Amino acid sequence: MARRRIDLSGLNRGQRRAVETLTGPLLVLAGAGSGKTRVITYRIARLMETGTKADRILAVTFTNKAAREMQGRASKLLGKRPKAAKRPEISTFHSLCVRILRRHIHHLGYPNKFAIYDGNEQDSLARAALRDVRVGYEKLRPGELLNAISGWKSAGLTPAQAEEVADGDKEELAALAYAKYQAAIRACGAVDFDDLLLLTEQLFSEHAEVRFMEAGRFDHLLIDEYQDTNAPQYRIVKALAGAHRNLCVVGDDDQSIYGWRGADVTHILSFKEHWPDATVVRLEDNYRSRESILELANTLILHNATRHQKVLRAFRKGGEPARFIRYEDETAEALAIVTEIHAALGSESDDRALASDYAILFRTNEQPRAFELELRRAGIPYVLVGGMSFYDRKEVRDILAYLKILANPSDEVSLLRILNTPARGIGASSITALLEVAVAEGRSLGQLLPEAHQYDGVPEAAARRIRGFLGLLEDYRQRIATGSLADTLKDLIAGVDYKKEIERLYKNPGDVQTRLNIIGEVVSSIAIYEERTPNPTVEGFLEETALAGRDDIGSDDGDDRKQRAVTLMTLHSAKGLEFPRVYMVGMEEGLLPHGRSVADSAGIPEERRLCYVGITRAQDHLTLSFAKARMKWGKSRASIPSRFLFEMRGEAERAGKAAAAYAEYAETVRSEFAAREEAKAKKKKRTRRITKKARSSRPETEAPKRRKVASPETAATPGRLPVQARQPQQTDTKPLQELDPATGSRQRALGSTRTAQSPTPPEGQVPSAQSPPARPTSNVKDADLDTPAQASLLGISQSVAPTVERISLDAGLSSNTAATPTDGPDRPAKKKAPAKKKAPAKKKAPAKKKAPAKKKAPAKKKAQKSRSARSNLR
DNA sequence: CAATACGCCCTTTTT
DNA sequence: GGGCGTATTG
Repeated sequence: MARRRIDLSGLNRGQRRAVETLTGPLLVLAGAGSGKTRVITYRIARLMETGTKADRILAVTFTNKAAREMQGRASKLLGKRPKAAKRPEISTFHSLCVRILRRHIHHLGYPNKFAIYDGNEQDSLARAALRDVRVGYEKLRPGELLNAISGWKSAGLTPAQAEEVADGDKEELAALAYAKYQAAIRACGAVDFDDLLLLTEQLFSEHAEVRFMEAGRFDHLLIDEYQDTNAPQYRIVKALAGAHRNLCVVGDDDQSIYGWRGADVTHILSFKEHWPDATVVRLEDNYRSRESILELANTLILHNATRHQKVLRAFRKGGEPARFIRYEDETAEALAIVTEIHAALGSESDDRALASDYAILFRTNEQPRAFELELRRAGIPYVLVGGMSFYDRKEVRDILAYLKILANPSDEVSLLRILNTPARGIGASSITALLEVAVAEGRSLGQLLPEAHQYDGVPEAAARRIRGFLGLLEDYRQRIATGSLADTLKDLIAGVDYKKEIERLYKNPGDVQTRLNIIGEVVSSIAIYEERTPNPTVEGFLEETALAGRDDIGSDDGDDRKQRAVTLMTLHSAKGLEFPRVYMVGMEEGLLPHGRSVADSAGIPEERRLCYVGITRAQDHLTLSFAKARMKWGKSRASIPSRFLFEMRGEAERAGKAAAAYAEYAETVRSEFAAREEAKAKKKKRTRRITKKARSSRPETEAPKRRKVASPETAATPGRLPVQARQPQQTDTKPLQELDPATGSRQRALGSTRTAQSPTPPEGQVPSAQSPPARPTSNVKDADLDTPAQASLLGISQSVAPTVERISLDAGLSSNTAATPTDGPDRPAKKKAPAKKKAPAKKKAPAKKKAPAKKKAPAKKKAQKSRSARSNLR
């Protein structure tokens, strides 16, 4: 192997040190954008250069995407190597565990061919468990139960231990249900995501020989995103690295945002204590964001007390100040932002933006709705990351359930799912009867099926069909073991006439077609798998799909589209990514510090980190927006600007006021809630009898959970762009009509969209005319954050008197130059030449032109402008 | 047994 | 506002 010196000259001091410290424990505190992945890949390359064999290196990440990226960058750095050359093992925690378990899980009494249950299947099990414990969902919802179980599992508690620890009615019930759940999943020969880690850990602690064998496979261990490790992961790492101690962990405590799911920041905070001789390297040079953006991040994160101290230094100085914008409500927010993006995409200038430059980041999954709608209307391609995944669709789950049953006959969840899907005359009553027998005799449903005819509750006809069904499965089970996977699957789908089922379910021909296409994609994905895998098996395919999660199926296709699309995603899924232009929307109390996190003290710091993550995604442009009011529970409610907006600007006092205002608000909500609970409790008594009677209800057909997609052809699934067919110019209203029955609002927005879309607007000024909300931040003043309404919420109406005028002037939307002189107070020496210039030129002039007579000259108007953005457009 | 209607409940983040 | 589950009806 030609040994070539890896060139380290492009690395800064810290990076070089991290790359060259090759033995012993090493902690790399890598701030956002500090070249973390680079360090890891260089380090791998260095290791190999100094004689470590590739396959003696294990790098662990949390996501497949990260693993893939690392793999790609490492091989690039290593240059051309013989095809057969070993590669470093780079995988996620979960897939690493799967591999280990596949080899040894039989020691723990599980079949080596165990199935992996994802959220949907867990949901089914949770419901069944709750039925078993005779708890109505109103007492404890499946989701809550799963959360509890996951919490216990992450803490390493068995059901028995959980029962001891459980405190209060709810938890005790949950602990009981946990026992049922665990028994059920085990009986299915399946494991869930948490089990993957737990069982691996158990394997290591109970079977030393397994631990030796697995740990002995590697001499060097790298863990990425170490701040996200939970307890089992931590112990697995320890077990693997304990002997050689060549453990390099990389992470950033300031980006720890998965505490809610068991990640424990203390792992990274006290690494030095666990490994006293550890070298610690800090990477604080940020190459991603402009200085103006980093300042906000640095200032914000200072509000967290417990952290490794570090300050991001901007490599890229200057930059446009971030913008802070207030809107009337979430609709206005979406409309204005989309309009702005649309204008930028359509502009003829050299610096024309690409859709892929943009990311819209939000906290909760309901927020993107408004944006999707507007983006569709504007004909801008977008990708909603993390929405309904391909694998969450009913059709896909059905088909996969067939495959799962073929692979693992004891998989009861899948069995129940397909037993009567497509409808084959095995009715709910028959199934219930069988399930009762199964429970009574302690046998599995699968075992009972062949003798179904013996039982009373099962009519002759049903028994016959069950027999037919079993025969069919047996048939395909044999075929798939020997023949081509894809072909067999195709035959299977035809054999059960799934198409007919779809036609029965959906009467709209468009719907039917998209569902059929989806099925086609499943088939082709198995074909792809089959093609590129040496020894393809059903199990292998299923494993891939289970672990792939939200990654797309036809990845090339997906990537290609993503390249031309605006990205919509949660702050959580944005971690690790970067975009030239970032919008952080819904920056409001209750949303960004999320309502549920405000209660417990650990909550706020994590929310703050989440905000920090969001800010540090932006390379050049950052816009933070919030609404004055927002729909919640079908009602419009006043919003309070997020305390983080103030914190990041160094306005601690106002941040405190925002927090206090929210606390007060939360208090009223809580009493409302309590009242409702009470009413509910009364009712429950009545309902209970009924529920009990009905408790043996039929198995789940579908575990819904995620929201449905608006319309098939515009379905926004990852990797599947909604409007790709429509050009921006088109103003075909029909699809829209279908999309949105709420015609009223449709028309309104449509009108505006049309304006925005007119291809060659007079004077070519579309952009500015269309971007009313855009405003240079040099203008950002109190005005942007306090309207009279907000000010009173914050209890500061008087004190901000000087700004009140500007407040109404701006009302969060208008872009005027009035503020220029006031630049001083807030961010004194900060304005950039470019910003200044842009403000007047770009904003004002065009706005007048294009905007219909309604808009007045910017400078003098006050209150009436608060709505200007919308009304102008209409 | 399926389709429809009504009413209740909710709203965090996900490998 | 909307999705889901349950009840009711044919």
